[in-house]
Amino acid sequence: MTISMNERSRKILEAIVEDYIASAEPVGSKSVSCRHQMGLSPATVRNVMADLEGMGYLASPHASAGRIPTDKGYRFYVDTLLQLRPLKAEERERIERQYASSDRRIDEVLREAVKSLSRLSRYAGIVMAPRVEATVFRHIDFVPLAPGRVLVIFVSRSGEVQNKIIETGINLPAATLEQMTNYLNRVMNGLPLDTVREKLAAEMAQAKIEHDDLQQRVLALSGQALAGEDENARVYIEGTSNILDQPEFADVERMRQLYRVFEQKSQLVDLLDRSRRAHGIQIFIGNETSHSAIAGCSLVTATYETRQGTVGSLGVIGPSRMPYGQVIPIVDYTARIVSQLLEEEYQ
Amino acid sequence: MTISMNERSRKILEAIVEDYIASAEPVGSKSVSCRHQMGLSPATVRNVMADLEGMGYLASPHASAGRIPTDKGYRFYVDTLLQLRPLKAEERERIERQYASSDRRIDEVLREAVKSLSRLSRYAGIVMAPRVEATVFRHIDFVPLAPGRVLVIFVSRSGEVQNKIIETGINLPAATLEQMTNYLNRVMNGLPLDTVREKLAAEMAQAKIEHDDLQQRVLALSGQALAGEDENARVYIEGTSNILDQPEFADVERMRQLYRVFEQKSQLVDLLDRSRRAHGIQIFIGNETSHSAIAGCSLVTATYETRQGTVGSLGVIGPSRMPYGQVIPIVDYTARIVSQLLEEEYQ
DNA sequence: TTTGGCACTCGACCGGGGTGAGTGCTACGG
DNA sequence: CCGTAGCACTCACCCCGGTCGAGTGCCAAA
Repeated sequence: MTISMNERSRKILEAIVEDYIASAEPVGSKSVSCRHQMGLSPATVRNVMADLEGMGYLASPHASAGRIPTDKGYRFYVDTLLQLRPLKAEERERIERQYASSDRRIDEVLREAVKSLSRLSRYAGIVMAPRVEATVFRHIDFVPLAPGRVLVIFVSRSGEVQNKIIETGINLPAATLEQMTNYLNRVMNGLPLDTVREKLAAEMAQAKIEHDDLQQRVLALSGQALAGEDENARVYIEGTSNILDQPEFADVERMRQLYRVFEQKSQLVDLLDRSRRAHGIQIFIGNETSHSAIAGCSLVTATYETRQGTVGSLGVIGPSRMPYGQVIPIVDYTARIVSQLLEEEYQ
Repeated sequence: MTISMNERSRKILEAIVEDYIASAEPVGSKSVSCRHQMGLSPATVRNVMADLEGMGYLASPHASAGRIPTDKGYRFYVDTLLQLRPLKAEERERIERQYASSDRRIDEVLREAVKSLSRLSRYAGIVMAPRVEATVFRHIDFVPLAPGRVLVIFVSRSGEVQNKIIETGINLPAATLEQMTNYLNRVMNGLPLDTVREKLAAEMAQAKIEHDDLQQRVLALSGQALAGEDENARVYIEGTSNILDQPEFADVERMRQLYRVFEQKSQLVDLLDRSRRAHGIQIFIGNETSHSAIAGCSLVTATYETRQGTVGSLGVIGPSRMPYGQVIPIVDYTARIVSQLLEEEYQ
């Protein structure tokens, strides 16, 4: 009994993973030895499979079924066996076409991206917008809606618009607002948001010394409007019902769990955020996510970026039994396209 | 065999509907005659039930199960038998508290509403925002992002913000943009959106005569920015996973269908739009919706309105086997609160 | 008109035998 | 020593028949 991964064991593991991905059914020794004519008898294959099971790459659902890959098995497959199936030109074109109608506003682009991801992968697409903190100040505007109530609109350089209604308590004169608008737009333009915050704080201190109450108030408004949004709101999901077609989710209880996760989003935020910090393609398999509610699922993610260096992540979530070779290029290419579209903003 | 609905038949129908709502299981003659001590033997109840089945109010899933209400049965129940269970003070309070943190921006309010609906009803909440067409012009702003690319921001009087990036082709000078901003904000303020559109068209014609190409272009921009958004994007849904707890959705195929509907939204838009046109509480039961994909489901909807007279609708979607007496007051009260919050905008 | 009685229906549940895919073990041969 | 053939064994799955029980429909009596 060789407790090691020689060439033959790898080939067999590869065959099993691929068969299982294709069929969703436990694969037995015979089908491996037949379909992948490698001149080995079922009995030999069986011995190897027993070894692979011993090493934790395979598991048997029950005694007389075939084997299915474990998370560790998928991991090994993805890391060392997998060969990518690059996109055909027509597929690339199809992805690109998807964005033709979008007006390149970042949220529009991301919405198209999530649709495209789910359509192409036939799983659920997920996209996380870059954090507001990382954006650059472009424009601010105050629109008085009613006495004591002001709408503050903030525009980032990438064209993201954020707005908030703020109760001012007192009635701020339109002249003050306008003056402050001009001032802020002149001073803050092009600064990253955290710098803007610091400057605002400084200005407020200054205004306090000068006893300029109105100015101080308007500055406070701006600060409030720039407060980060709810993280969960920055996640787009689409195509969740695709996953329902997968045989592994015939069980209602699992679906229920999964949909809870989709609705809460916080676990997805966590994963996408982890992915964001590590650049490039990232793959989470099953329990590696350490979120037990999505056991049996994998995420394939990639990061995209804008010229400002702000970074978000996007990807696909589906069953671990996923054709990684196809999904990875889809995610990768989508991330590239998104980055490209968002960079064009400034050229 | 009396082919009519006398008092007794009604009582029995009521008992059956309520038992079924409570238990999700076909109800037999015995349980009716026992639990609702109305001094009738099971046999008598059976006779009545046979009549009710003949009239189409009940159906038997199979020969030796009890009866379950048909859509027609639910309809009769809702229209003539149902008694509402009004909300307790503490429940009303709980609803109101939900909105305490919201900044009363319309989309914020609606987002809270949809959460609250789903949490209270324990089904899925749905909310449709009023159509942009019905809003009133408050403010417009042009922010040049890059040469040939302008961000147009439009604010309605109720504080709704809509924005769009538009490729202008040529580089519009900042001065022209600013001038037009001031002009439009002065002229259009307070006009309903369709009037604004007409005026824009008129102005464009005028500009054309005067060969003022730049002006004409900016006006065109404004027109584009005011174009209505995608209808489907105006629907909020939340709490869909609540529905998965219902025993009638243990069947995966039905869930799948239902989730397709939630993802597409168009059928929901249709129903909410129907509801919007008819004021007040509206109830769609099962096939009455004429969308077969949501057979077995009911919608309870109500309209809300702003002072401007713009109207949207909100409600709850769940299985037809729904405690209407509880759900209706929830939906009704939520609609009132939303209307109230949106009216306060202008006081 | 209501009620008790009774035969009937039909799904749910249970247990058993057959089937077949797949395994582990062992013995044999290069 | 490694690969292979053979064989007994396991176990999910399917089909079958029987039982059970809830609920019905109908009829005759009160």
